[in-house]
Formats: sequence, C-alpha cells, structure tokens
Amino acid sequence: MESKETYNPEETRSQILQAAFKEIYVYGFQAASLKRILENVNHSKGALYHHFPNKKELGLCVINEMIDVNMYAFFMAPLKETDNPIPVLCDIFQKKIDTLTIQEIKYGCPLNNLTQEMASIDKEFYESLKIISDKWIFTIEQSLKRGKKSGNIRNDVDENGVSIFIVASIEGAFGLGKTTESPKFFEQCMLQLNFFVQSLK
Amino acid sequence: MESKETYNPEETRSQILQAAFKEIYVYGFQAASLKRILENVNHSKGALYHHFPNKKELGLCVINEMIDVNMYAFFMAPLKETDNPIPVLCDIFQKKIDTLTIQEIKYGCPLNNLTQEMASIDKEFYESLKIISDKWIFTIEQSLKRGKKSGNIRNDVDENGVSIFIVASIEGAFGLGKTTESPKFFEQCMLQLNFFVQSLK
DNA sequence: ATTTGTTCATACCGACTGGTATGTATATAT
DNA sequence: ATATATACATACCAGTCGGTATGAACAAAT
Repeated sequence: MESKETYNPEETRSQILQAAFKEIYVYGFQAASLKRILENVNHSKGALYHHFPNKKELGLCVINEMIDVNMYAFFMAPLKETDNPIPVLCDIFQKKIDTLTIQEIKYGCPLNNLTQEMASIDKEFYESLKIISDKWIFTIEQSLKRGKKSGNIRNDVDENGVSIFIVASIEGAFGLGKTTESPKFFEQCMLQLNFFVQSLK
Repeated sequence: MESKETYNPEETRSQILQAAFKEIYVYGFQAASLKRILENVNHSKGALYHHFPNKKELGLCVINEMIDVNMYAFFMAPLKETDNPIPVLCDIFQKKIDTLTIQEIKYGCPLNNLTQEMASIDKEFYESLKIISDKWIFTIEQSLKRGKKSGNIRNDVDENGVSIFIVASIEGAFGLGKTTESPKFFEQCMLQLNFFVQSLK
C-alpha cells in the first residue's frame, strides 16, 4: 500500500497486464473482472483505460505479450535448429512434469483455457490464439523434418499429423489434469506421449 | 410460436434444459444468459425458476442429464463387455470423424469446455464433471484389462495410463480443432491416436 | 515560470445480470 | 363445487458490469 511518489507508466502497464493475466487465467476472459484486476495491483480505472482502450484489447495484449512469449520460450525455443527432436521433446515433457505448479494443475494451460472459451465466439481472439498454436505445430513439424533428413526420424512419419497430435495431447493433458488435484493424470499423459514419440525413430 | 393451450411441465422443463445446453455450449456457463435461453424457447423466468432453483443448478442439470448421457452413449457404451477393445476404440474414433458436425468443430466438446471453464472455480461443477471423465477412463481401463486376459492386449500395457492418455488426447483434439474451421486437425489426431492404440496389441 | 502533454484518480452512466415477489391460470383432489 | 397445489407470467429489485467524462498531479519542453 506504499504511496506512489512519482509516475512510472511502464511499470503501471506491466502490473495491470500481469494482474489481468492472472485474473483471466483463473476466471476466464468473459468472467474476468476489471475491478478485481485493479484492486489486486492498487490501480484505478483511469490507469487501465489510459494504457488499454478496452477490456478486449487488454485480453489480446495478455495473449500476445504474455502467453505467446511464455509458450514460445518453454515449448518451442528448445526445438529450434535441432535435427534430433525426440530427446528434446522428451526433455520438454520431463521439464514440464518437474516444474508443474499447483496452479498449473488446478488452472491448466492459459493458451488452452482461452482457446476453449474464446476461439469460437470472437474472431480476433481466435486469430491471436491460432497464431500461437500454428507456430507451435510448425516448430515441431520442422524439427521432425530435419530429424528425417539426418536419419533420427522414421521416413514414413507424417510430420504434420504427428505435430498436431502432440500439441493436442499436451493441451488435452492439461485439461484432464483439472479433474484431479494431483499431477498424476498429467504425468501419465506425458509418459504415454513419451512412448508415442519414441515410436517415431 | 404456437399458443400453449395447456400445461406440459415435463416438456417445458425439457425445452429449457435443451436451450440451456446450447447456450452454455456456445457461450460457456458464466457468460450464458438466462434471458437468451428463455427467449429461444419462448418461456418465462417464472417457468425457469419453477423447474430449477437457480442458474448453477440448471448448469449442473445440463451436465448430469445431458452431457453425461450423451458422452456415455457415444464413448463408453460400445466398450462395455468387449474383450477386444482396439477395434471398438478405432470404430469410435472413425464414427466421431464421420458424424462430426460443423458445430462440434467450432464449439468443441461440451464436457471439455465446461471442465476448462468451471472445474477450477466451483467444487460442485468439478465433482459432476469428474464423475464423467472418471467413468470414461474407467470404462476404457476395464476393457483393456479384459483385452489382456483374452490376449488381445499386450501384457506390459499400463491400462490406467493408456486410458488417461486416450481421454486426454480426444479432448485435446476437440480443443485444438477450435483453432481451425476444418475437421482436418481433429481427423489427424484421431489417425495418430489410431496408430497409438494399434501399438497396444 | 509557463505551457503542454502525459498519467493517472474519481465520479458517474446506462445496460444488463441473476434472482425474487406477486399475481394468475390450470390441474387435481375432495 | 370447493379447496388446494402446481405451473407458470410479469414486474421489479439490488448489484455489477464495462466504459466515459472530468480534472488533478506530474513531467518535459520552452
């Protein structure tokens, strides 16, 4: 509750954005309350509407500036350039299991949540979300293609189909994990996905 | 718009319930509007609150009386009693592809949608949804166990893990399908899932 | 020191929400 | 025929929502 002696617009914007991310993560976009967001970071409506034109744009900024960045760093960046994607993929699965927080078990994957909620009812949300999942699929696909060339991936593997399936299964694992309080379901899914990926070599 | 000459309470309740299902399916539970539900079937608030105590209970009835029943009929009933689950599972996948509607591509799986939205923020929703997915997993698991006994399933297969993975992948496939207007993603996922299931024998 | 644009805070608006209170028409039991 | 329970319809409520108008505090430029 410290007083703000001075302006710090970038910090203010960042705080509101992060609070919006959390709020949307927990309640979904439509049920997210601007009031709660602002209360959580002690800012006013004036501050919010100075930095963002409306609720929808705030939501899109959460997707483009936070979710996109986080998903890329964790799930895509490691696959860039490798021509041996199987161990890299399995590392990602394992790392996700190891770093899985209670929050993630309970609230799932932000990308998945927003996709389920918004993709079908708002075109701009749909497009922003599609960019991320397309990029994700494409990243896996390219790594599989490089893997084929260097002999690390079987020649009859359908790179596109497999990539789609991997992404769907990960998101599905997050989703199903919500019906448990334990990470067990998620771990089981990652394990089976591991088997599946191993079968590609 | 025919006039209601007489009372038909069961029909009224059923109409409201079906309209509620559609509304929740499209907009999610929290964003579902009772006004829109009632307008779509030309009933009044009095009728609604006569048959259901409140919005939440209406939502729970949609889960227990509609989603549960539909999911069971399509995904679980065929697996009951079989000791050769692989072709049955593949039949289910194929049938889902064949009967996939534009609605389902756009709006996904009602069970998945509600799970993503409500499981983490409301305990009663969580429990009703968990019952369905648990039953689903259990049904697959039992069929795999019978399959093992009769030699149709490999002996080193983890029935529980595989069942969890199948359910997660199907739900994930529905979810990812939302980012496309075509059934392509969904079909690809079912195809890969087919490969995975085939590897269990 | 003054001006000007930025960054917020406050007060407020109209629309809409789920839910309720009350009244009325219909069916059923006696 | 009378009494009573059921099945709705209508009007309305308090609260919340996203969004806006206004002005003050502040920073930067002149």
